[in-house]
Amino acid sequence: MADALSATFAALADPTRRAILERLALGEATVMDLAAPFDLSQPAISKHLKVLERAGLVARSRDAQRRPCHLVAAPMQDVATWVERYRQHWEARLDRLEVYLRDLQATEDAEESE
Amino acid sequence: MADALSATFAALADPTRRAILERLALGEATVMDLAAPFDLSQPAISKHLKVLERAGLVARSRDAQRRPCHLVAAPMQDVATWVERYRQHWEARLDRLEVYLRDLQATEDAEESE
DNA sequence: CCGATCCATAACCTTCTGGCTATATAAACA
DNA sequence: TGTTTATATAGCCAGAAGGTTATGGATCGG
Repeated sequence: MADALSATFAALADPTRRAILERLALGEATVMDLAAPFDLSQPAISKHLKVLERAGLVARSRDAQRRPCHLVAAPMQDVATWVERYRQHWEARLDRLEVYLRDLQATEDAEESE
Repeated sequence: MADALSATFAALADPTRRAILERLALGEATVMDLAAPFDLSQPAISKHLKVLERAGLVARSRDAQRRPCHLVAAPMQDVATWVERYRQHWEARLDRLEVYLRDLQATEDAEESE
C-alpha cells in the first residue's frame, strides 16, 4: 500500500474518517471538536487523524496545547482524476437506462392506441 | 465497514484491484486474462475479484467453464459524487497558488526595474 | 469416460486495522 | 509550582486483509 493513491482510498474507506473530513470542510477544528460527535475514545480519533495526515488529507497547526486540523483536499483531486476515467462507463449505463425507459414508453403508447 | 461507499473505497485502495478495473474498462475478461499480468496465484486474483464484486464494481457472466467479468462503474459515480464536494477546496488551493505565483512574478518584475 | 482447463473454496499464516486503557508530554492556569 | 486541559504514545487485543498451497467442481475435448 506504498503508493499515495492507495493511501488516500484507504483513508476514505472509513465512515468516521469521512465524517471528520466533512466536518473539516466547514473549517479548522481541534481534536476535541472532531472527537465530540463520536462515541469513540480520544486516542481512537488521534489514530484516525494520523491516517488522514499520512494520506495528506489533513494538516495541523499549533495553538497553545491545541493542534487544530485543517483539510487538504489535493489528494481528493487525484481520486477524482482517477475515477473520471470511468465516467463514460456509468454514463453509458444511464444512457442504456434512458433508451430502455423510452422504449418502454413507446411500447405503452403503442398499446394504448390499439 | 457495512456501508456501500466504504466498501467501494476499500476495494479501490489496492493497486492490484485498480489495475484489474483498468483492464476491465477495455472490455470483458476472464479470470485467467485478469491474472496474467500479475505475479500472484490464481486464488489471490479470485479473492480480489470477490472484493470487487461485493463492492458492486464487477459483475460476472457464464461462458462454459469461464466466468467472464465486466466492469460496473455505478459505484464509482457515488465516489465521484462524494469527492466532488471537495472540489472547491482543492481548486481554492490552486487559486491561492496562482495568486502566490503572480505576486512572486510581480515582485521579481519590480526588482528588475530597480 | 477421462484428462485438461478454468475457477472457487478451504485451511492456514502473517500483517494491518481499529478499538481499548493507561500513561506521557506540553502548555495554560491558578 | 501544582493542577487542569489537550493531545500523543505505548501496549494490548480481536478481527479483517492479503497472501499461500491444496483441493474440489464444472465443463470442454478427445
